[in-house]
Amino acid sequence: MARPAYQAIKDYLVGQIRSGVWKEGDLVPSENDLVRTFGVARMTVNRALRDLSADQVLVRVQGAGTYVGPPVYQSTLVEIRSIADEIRDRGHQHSAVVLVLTKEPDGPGAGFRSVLVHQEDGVPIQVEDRWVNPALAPGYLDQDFTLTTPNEYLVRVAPLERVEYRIEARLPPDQIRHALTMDEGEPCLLLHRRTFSKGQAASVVDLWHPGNRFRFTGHF
Amino acid sequence: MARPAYQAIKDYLVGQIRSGVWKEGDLVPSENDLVRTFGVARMTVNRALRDLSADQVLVRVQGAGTYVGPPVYQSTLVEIRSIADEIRDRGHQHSAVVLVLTKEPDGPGAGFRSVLVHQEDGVPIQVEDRWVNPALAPGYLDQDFTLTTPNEYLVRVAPLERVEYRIEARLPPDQIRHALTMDEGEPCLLLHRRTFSKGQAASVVDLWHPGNRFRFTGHF
DNA sequence: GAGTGGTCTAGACCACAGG
DNA sequence: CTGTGGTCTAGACCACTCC
Repeated sequence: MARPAYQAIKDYLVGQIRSGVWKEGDLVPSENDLVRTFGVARMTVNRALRDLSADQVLVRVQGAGTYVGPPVYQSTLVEIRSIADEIRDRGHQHSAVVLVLTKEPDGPGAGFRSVLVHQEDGVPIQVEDRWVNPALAPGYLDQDFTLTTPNEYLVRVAPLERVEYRIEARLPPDQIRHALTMDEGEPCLLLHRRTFSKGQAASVVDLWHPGNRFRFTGHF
Repeated sequence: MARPAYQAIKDYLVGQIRSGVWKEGDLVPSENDLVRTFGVARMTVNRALRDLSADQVLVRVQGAGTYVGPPVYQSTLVEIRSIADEIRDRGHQHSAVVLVLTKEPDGPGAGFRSVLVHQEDGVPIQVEDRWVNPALAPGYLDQDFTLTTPNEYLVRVAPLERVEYRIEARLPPDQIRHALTMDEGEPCLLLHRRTFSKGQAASVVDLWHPGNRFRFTGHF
């Protein structure tokens, strides 16, 4: 089985949303519709819809139908996840612009530094200002971060041992505000995170998000 | 169907882990074991295990088995903890002012409502705007919330089953801003949280915090 | 080879929403 | 009432791991 049927159905649904055929609040085909379209059992369709509902891509109402969910940018705190993955899971296009990628001189703060802007369908959604320990990721500067996010690279080369984070609401510096194309006076949701690997600090990052189109969510 | 079978299985598994009977890395019963134990179809067991795997509570390896995952646990952020406790733990004085404590009329949103301001050494640090399900906490209105926080009362009378939360950076409404003695234009850190108990929504709360003197922190 | 999880089927009954 | 999603069954075949 190359690609499971339920995954094909998910891809189809996400594709319809990504391409703009279905918009927020639209009623999507019912389970029985999709059963006929794809020629599978209802349980298979149900799994696809339930998965996307858990991802908040769709909203299901018993007795009424399944709708396209609101385009809420979200993230989870309990897992270090690539923002690129999250955006793609929501059926949108991720892209990144590298603003800074340098080696900071010796002294306190010595190490690699990168500043990126992550975009969802071309709309800036996160500014990532990162310091990286050269001892743990010596090849950091040679990566193409428009293809692989720093996070994806780091979890690969430096297995995560411990994470500390801090969340604040802050008015952004002008530079950040402009990079996120935010109006003056709009607050940012700032996630400051330090990761440790092999007993050393691996990376310290400030993630700035526009408060009016980003939130962290979770459950337990 | 009071509680779905798959939920009962999830509760059982989570209970074994929370209570320490099973520890990280332990092999949990196979699907066929659980089928026999609970007397349900394998698909039902599969759903329970797949759900917990998606939540990173379990790790599944095809051909090998299902294991208890690493303790990806809620931190102070999502932990339902009394703000009074947190303040006292920091060695400061907690006090609360009750602004609203009423029974909302019938219709959507019917139930109890309370609005409190929590203070740390007399400085307002959190506005708590809460809706409570009367069926789960009938004695809610009779409590003295200057002595016991709503949260402390609720976890006592309605055992926590599930929590959903959302964190945003927002400019506060004027009322909230004044209650927190914040300057105009200062952002708030807003934690929106819904708790469930005995299969029902127990409480929905908006917790507003001044961005310049409050942050969520945690680690794992 | 025996046991595991991954997926799928073709039915079924139920609760709920809407006209 | 019809149509929707929510759940469940009792099988099945497959890919994989481990012995």
